[in-house]
Amino acid sequence: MQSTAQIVSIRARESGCAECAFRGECVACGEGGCAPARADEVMVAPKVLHRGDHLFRTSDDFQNIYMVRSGAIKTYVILQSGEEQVIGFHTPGDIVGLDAIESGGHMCNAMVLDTSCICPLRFDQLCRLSQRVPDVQSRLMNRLSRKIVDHEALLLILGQKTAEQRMAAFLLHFSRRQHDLGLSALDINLPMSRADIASYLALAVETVSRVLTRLQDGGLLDVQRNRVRILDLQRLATIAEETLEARPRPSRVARPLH
Amino acid sequence: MQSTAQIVSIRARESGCAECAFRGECVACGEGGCAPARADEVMVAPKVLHRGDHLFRTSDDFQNIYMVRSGAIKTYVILQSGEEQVIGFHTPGDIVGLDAIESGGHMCNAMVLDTSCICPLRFDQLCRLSQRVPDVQSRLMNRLSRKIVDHEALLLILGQKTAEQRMAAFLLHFSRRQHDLGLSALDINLPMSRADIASYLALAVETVSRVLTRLQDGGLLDVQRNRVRILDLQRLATIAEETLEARPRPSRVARPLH
DNA sequence: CGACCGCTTGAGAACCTTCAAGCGGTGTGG
DNA sequence: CCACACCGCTTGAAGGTTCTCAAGCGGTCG
Repeated sequence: MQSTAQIVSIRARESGCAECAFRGECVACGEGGCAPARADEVMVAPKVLHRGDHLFRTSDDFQNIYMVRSGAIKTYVILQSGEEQVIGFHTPGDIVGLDAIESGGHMCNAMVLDTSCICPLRFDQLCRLSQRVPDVQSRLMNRLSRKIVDHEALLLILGQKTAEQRMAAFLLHFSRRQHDLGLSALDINLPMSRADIASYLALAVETVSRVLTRLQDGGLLDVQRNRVRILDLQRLATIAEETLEARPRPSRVARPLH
Repeated sequence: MQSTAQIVSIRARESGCAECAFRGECVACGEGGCAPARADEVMVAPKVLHRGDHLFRTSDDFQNIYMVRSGAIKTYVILQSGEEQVIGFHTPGDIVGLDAIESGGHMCNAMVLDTSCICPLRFDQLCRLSQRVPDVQSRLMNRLSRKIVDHEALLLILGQKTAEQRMAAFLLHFSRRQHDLGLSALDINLPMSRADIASYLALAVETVSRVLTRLQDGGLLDVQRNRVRILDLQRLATIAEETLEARPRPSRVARPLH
């Protein structure tokens, strides 16, 4: 017993769960910290990956889901034309790879944008564990559900008509994300290229660039390479939220049909 | 024992699991059919709802997820401007309400487009059941994961640049869906309005109308109100898949960064 | 039968894209 | 160590697709 507990705690220490900022949110860990027995089953040693590295590629076998502890990941697919289409950006606290559960193979590529620390979690073990520990099960479900909600929020962003609105919504999303991590909500570092943003928002690179300049000229932002300072959060939010239909016009409100 | 089994089987019969076309896919049922004990815990009597009815509304308490057995549902949110933004369409075999798991409240409204038979499934019971029955757990996970994949596919559609491509992809999606249900892949009934489609695809109503006319003039479709016959599936697929960048041009293929 | 609603069609305007060129930084080879 | 090339980003001009506004058509419901 004693020796087992010791071995296990070494594993937990290796993985650095004790210092992990997302302990409370981790699907494998409980609120009170990571129970060693859990870590032992589910955890693989955390990886440090660098800009340009791939976490996984399309049709790679699905074994792990990946918790981002630091850095940034982008997921993307290659279209028939050979062009790259960015699906999402993943920052600390996010889990990558949830779209592989059903098919058993990854549906996209995951590339590291910025030196990242990634915790692989064995999905089959996670499932087994969640049979015994209701808390783990609900965390897992919650994660999956959150992903769905996030996607729906993104659909709303893409539903925004103008490029300015999409960009504003995108920046605000990052701002809130940073804030939630305890970082500045106004000083954003964008780890992805303009081309990545363009693909993600379904815009041309040139448009992204122009919109950023326009927002800067308007005194809303201070853009310097990938460093964006939000100068007028209020106005940015107004842009993001206002739809073109805000004018007096027969509003297309949802009504019961007949 | 005997009497319990009998009561239970009555419940299962009430819910009509025996004749349900989606028995094999139902999160509550196993491959061999719906185990009565399961149905008893999880199932609520199936509802029949009509055009214009709401299954749930934003911020309604989350208790059930809903399996669509027949008919069609749309989910949408109301934007600040009062305008309606359609999030998704749900046809037989789909599950609605998965986005409420994490927050405990529904994130959108669900309106019936066409007389529908809906199976409410008690989510808390489903979780409890999935603790005991691994098969149920994996079905549930798979469903959540599939939803994520579906959303990503939709993001790709919206990433498609032209209105024609989006429309083609939308129609093909419906076509495949119908085919999977054992119905005709070429004779599609669209239960939603043009405005719904427009909102969903981030286009103007007029554009949706024009694109449909254009596709009809091109001999790809035969459009009659909400009834669409696909005359040239091959060409429709070509339109949907080809990206604008298909021409010889320095391809923006994903490459390792440096 | 009339009004309303959903859909279609037309014309003009607006926004975004495309094509083209130039700038600045980084990395590499001479 | 410097120069050059490459890459990402920006900026400009022209063109195109889609949006907006407006009007008309057809079906449905009261």
